[in-house]
Amino acid sequence: MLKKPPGIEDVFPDRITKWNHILNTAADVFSMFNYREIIIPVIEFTEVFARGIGADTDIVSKEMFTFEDRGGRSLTLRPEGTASVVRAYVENGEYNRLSACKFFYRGQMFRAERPQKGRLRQFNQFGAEMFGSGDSYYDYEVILMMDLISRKLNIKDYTLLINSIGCKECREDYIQVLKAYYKPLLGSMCKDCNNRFDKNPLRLLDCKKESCAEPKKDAPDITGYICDNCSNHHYRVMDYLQKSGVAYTEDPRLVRGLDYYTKTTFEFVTDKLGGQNAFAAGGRYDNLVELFGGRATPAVGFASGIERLFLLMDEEAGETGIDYFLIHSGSESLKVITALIPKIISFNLSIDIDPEKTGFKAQFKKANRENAKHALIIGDNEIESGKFIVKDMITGEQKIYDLDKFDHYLKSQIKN
RNA sequence: GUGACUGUAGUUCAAUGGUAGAGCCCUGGAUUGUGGUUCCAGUUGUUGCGGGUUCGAAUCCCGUCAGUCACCCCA
Repeated sequence: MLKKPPGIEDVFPDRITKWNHILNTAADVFSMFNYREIIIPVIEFTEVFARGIGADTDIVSKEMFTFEDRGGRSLTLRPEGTASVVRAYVENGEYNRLSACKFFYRGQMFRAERPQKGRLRQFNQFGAEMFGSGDSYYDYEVILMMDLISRKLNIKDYTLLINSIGCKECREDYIQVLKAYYKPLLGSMCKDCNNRFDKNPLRLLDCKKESCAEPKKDAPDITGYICDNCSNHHYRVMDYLQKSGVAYTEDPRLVRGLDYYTKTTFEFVTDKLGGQNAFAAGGRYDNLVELFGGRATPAVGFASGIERLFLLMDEEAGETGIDYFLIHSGSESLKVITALIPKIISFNLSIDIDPEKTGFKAQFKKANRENAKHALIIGDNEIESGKFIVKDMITGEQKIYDLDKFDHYLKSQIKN
């Protein structure tokens, strides 16, 4: 039997209703805030991610599906959306002249990690990005959108964590302070943290190991070290959130694994995803557009994992069934009833039929299984008498009509 | 990449080293043209794969593949 590669899922029809509900809810909220959809490629030149996300990040250094095209150029299946949207924005000369240019996207992402609960190699995200304004309002706006989406999806018991990791300048100052603090403690800390010390000192704050808990406890918080500009921005965002009733928790230890963030970072977390905890995350990235060769353009955005939202949502009621299951008694009646199908469909009514079964019992069984609202019966007896029968599959009630008034019957159904 | 656990019917799971089973699903039947509930009957297997131990392996051992969960990290 042929199998799918590890960490890749098929989404069968029984999950599609819930799946589309997530996608539609997100798209609705985005459009309420004037974010418009952009369809970005699944494949980019590897450079887009290497430069955008950061060559030293885990995503780029060990989690990308990368291959060469026939010309020997390195291509990569996108591991996230932001880098592609930025590339598209910079590359397009029309959109990058707009202020507060808003996009949203949705689609598959790929990361070559070991699959586990809430983590797949091919997974789906939706996300929103705003380009062209450094105003704290927009940080608030994207957070508000994700909060609204979470509420509309009826997700319970989540926490919004928020932090500011400062701008390029003040973050550097803080990193020096942090390294000075940690340096004498490195001996008692884990191997990973010793690596982080040089590669990405901010992540020292993120270690969950017991050996590092003690030194971490008294580490200086970034909040006291960021510049006035960043600090004001940070408090402004929190003020907006508070005044509009969006609950949040300030977490000065929240750092993110992607290099491009500046100032605001945030995560929507829950303890119901096993080893994972975030179902949405994002932040501001004021330097990324410039890094991609565009004019200096501040930006902010976020992304959310659809499979993770799916796991957090309650089971939804099953799909709604078809309108009519057509029941026949073999060859001749099958001809008659088949000829009516285009007519029924033209009234926007959905149908199904089993041409191979001729027994009524089996056909009714199938009608029931397909959740049909009605059964339309035209068998040999009906053809002989010029009638057709409609059975209401919920009440069990059955009515007989004249076959030459079939159109009239359909019209009367539409009015209901 | 590292680790732990699990692989038996379509599915969920049984089976002291001794003839591979049950529920659900599916198919058929219970006044032959009427579903759901009920009752009866029936189909379904290279026990993931390959070796080894044994008179005998689903069961024990080794390898391999797959899945799940966790770590790292992330949505």
